Amino acid sequence: MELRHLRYFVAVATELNFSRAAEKSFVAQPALSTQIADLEREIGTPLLFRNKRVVRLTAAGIVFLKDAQAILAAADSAKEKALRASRGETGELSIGFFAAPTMLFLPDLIRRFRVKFPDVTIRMFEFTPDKQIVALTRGDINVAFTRPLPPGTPDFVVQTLLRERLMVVVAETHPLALRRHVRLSDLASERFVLLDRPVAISLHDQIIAACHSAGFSPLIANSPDLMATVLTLVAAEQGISIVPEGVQNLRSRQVAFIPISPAIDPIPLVMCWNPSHDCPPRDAFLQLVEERTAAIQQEFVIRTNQPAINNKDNPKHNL
Amino acid sequence: MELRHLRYFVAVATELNFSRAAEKSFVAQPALSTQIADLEREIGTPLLFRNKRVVRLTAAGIVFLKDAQAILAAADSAKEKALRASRGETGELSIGFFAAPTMLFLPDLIRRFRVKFPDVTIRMFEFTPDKQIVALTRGDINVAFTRPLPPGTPDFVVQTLLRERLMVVVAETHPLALRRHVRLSDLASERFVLLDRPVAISLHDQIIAACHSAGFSPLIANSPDLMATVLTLVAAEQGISIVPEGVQNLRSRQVAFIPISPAIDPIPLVMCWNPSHDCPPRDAFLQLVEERTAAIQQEFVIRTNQPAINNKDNPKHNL
DNA sequence: TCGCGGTGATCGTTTTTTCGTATCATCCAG
DNA sequence: CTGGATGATACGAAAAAACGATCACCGCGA
Repeated sequence: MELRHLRYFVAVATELNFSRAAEKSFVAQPALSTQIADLEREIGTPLLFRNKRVVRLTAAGIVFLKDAQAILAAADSAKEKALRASRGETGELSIGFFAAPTMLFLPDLIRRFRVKFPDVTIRMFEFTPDKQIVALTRGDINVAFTRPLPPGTPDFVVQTLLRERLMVVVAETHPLALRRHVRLSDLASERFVLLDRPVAISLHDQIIAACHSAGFSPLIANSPDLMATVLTLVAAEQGISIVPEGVQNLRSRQVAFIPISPAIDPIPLVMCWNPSHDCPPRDAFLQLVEERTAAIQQEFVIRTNQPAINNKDNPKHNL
Repeated sequence: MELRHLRYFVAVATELNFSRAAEKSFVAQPALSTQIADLEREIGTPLLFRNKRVVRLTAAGIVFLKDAQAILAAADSAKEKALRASRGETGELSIGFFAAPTMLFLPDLIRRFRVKFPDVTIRMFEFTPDKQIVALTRGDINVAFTRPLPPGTPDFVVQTLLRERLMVVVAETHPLALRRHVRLSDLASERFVLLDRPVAISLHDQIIAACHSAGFSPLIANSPDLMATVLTLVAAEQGISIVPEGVQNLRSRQVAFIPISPAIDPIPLVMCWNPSHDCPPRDAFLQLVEERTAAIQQEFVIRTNQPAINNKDNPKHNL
């Protein structure tokens, strides 16, 4: 039995006339007769009663007609569903991110994606950069917003979205708090609170390297693994820190962010995915990001240079 | 797209190996390759990712596999369902009957039918004989237990199930009540309560004809259209009646049934259906009746000659 | 009563599709 | 670097479907 048999049968069953059904099916009438006969022989019972004058459905034909129509509809729908899946219009998209810099644009990005792809189930996972690589490798997430990967990680595609300047952050009460900018060498004798290295290797290494270039090796007083903790400790006068500018969005009370002059290399925020993993919703998302990259970068610059006064709708995030 | 494509795709998708899938499908491997390629071309997207080393499903392939399997299963099920319908194992069977004689065997018949054909929905309709012909013509019922059809009714198949002797029925208080048998001519001066002619033409005409043969024309005092009413009127001494022996099952109190001697022609109980109407459950039912005819007749004779003492589970029926 | 129009089935042929064999290109493993 | 396994391709063969012509049947109307 093939779908052709069902198509022909439905045509005859709805027309109750072989010749008209043949016309409607764009075949000659004898073709229909033989195909219907073959179908009946395969099923093992007549589906149509023909009487040289009238054609009508047998009891078996009535129940088979319903099923045949349902099957044909299901076949069409299956094609359509597969195509939609291939275009990324259905399925699931799991996004890994970490909060400080992404909170400026990711919510808007997700919102736009939902509008274009309402049938994609989006899942968000907040991970520290090291955990994102693991999740990406395991396939737990399809795309990650993270820091540059340490060398030696599997061959993921890494695309830089924007670059964050590094800033000094001190307690409001600190002598440097009111400075318009500081030189890195001004910090040589300070105690540092830095994110624990394994959590964000590239950030950590870049800060250390910059300090060395400035002629000192920073005294690390504390290494928390959440950025929120870093700010808390700085506010508590346990030391100063160097953080990406996006961190200003986490909390602007009780601490002061001061540009470094001359500036040290900005640290990239990257988007990263596994190209050998097939995930059309991800590709659709990537294309959306592609289109929005300029807007994202612009928005980031504007909003980090004018830290939000009204912090109440910025949920507190770690890192 | 044909079911063949789905079958091949499911084979490849479950084996994830063209050669093995080809073996399992009893075709050569190149046939599979081309058919899958055709399918993908028709749908408009690859369903399988092939890499000279591995075959795996794309996102589209995953959703299509589910649908393909469902469609194939539905196709098999449709064939099976049609065949069952053609064998009368599913569907509906509407039976017309009238109570007096059928209550002796019809419940048992229905019970046996239900055991063999549990998926057939049985509907019972109690009609007077005249209404049964109408219902049969309209297709409201598929088979009728009724009296012989008046000449000129459409070409239904009529099969005599059994023949009922006619008996005189009188009030317990009537002078004839204790007679072992009566001659028809003994009733010449009696007032008669007979079923209204349109309700059961053949019965009525046969009684009238018998009376004429016995040399009198019965004085009809009352013509109710329910047999139960006939008995009630007889019990109320409004007249006597002549009824088929099966009527004894309706009620045996306050009236006496007396055989007629010499007997007049018994009146047939017939089973009747429209052969040009396709109804496999009916055919299955007819076959069951065929098998049970001897038993039905035997049971009828036994139970009418020994009217039930315990009447409480015999619901009161009309006619 | 006799065509005549319309029906579905059948027959022989043609066309299309599918299938099989042989072969190729590629890749991994030993 | 070669042998084995994989899926794709080429092409002729086989099978299937479709076609055109025709048949057999039926009912209707002239």
